Amino acid sequence: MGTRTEIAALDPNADLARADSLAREIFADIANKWALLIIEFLGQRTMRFGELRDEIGGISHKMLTQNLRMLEHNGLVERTVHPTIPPRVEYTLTEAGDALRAAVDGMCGWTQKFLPSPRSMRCSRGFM
Amino acid sequence: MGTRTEIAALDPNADLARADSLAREIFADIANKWALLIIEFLGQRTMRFGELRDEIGGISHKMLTQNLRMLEHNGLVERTVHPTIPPRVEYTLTEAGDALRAAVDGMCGWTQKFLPSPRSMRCSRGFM
DNA sequence: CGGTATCCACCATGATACTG
DNA sequence: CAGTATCATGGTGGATACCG
Repeated sequence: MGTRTEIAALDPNADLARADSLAREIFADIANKWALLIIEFLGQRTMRFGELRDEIGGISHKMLTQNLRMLEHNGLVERTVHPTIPPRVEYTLTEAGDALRAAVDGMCGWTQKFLPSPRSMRCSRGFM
Repeated sequence: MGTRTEIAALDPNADLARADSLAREIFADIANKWALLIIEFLGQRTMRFGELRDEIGGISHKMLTQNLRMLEHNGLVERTVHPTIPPRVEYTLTEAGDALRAAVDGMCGWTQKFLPSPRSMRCSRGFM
């Protein structure tokens, strides 16, 4: 990453100067459309893998799995396996995940006001 | 994107059924780390191209140009050229852009509470 | 200084197939 | 139904060079 000398200048605490590195990594993780969409949809209710896939629409099996794993790893989503046959796996937002969803809702709400299109995303209620 | 027949099936109103398509495109545009970071940093103040580049840190010349163009195209950022030598180009958030920044701030605030790291991103005040 | 164009490596993504 | 693995490929993004 490039130099950011102004930071050291602004912040007397050198430790804090580059503290954002980890935050940025996670930020980069969740700052992609699938992750945000997943969080948004899971905010409605707990869902099974297949439900989530159908609701979101257009996401591949692979991407869904991958993003869910990442979100789980970052503590935003909880995964519950019911060892039945066929298997039943449910996903739900953790407290942290739900807090993030609230923030994401802000972005969705924003689209309703400012999107230069006749219609905007509908979030939290409806399918989006 | 793949077919999304399930939506038409779920929603009785065919018009609304696919209304999200444009919104999703724009959502997909801004749901990437560079766009969000740019919006966040521009929220602090109007900046020149180079300033923005330095402040954000780690963004390539190309990505910054590309994202700024996209944001301008979507009406979130305004570009002002001062035809001096050397050229001076300033970027500032539009009203819509600032509204989005407010939403993004929510995400930043979230990191302070829930990030599983000792430190979180600092936004809107400070550098992030 | 800011913008554009070109080249290229790499990774993210989708499709497919197989397992439990 | 849910997950994993593999493969091909198209796009993303970095580096570089040159223009105004």
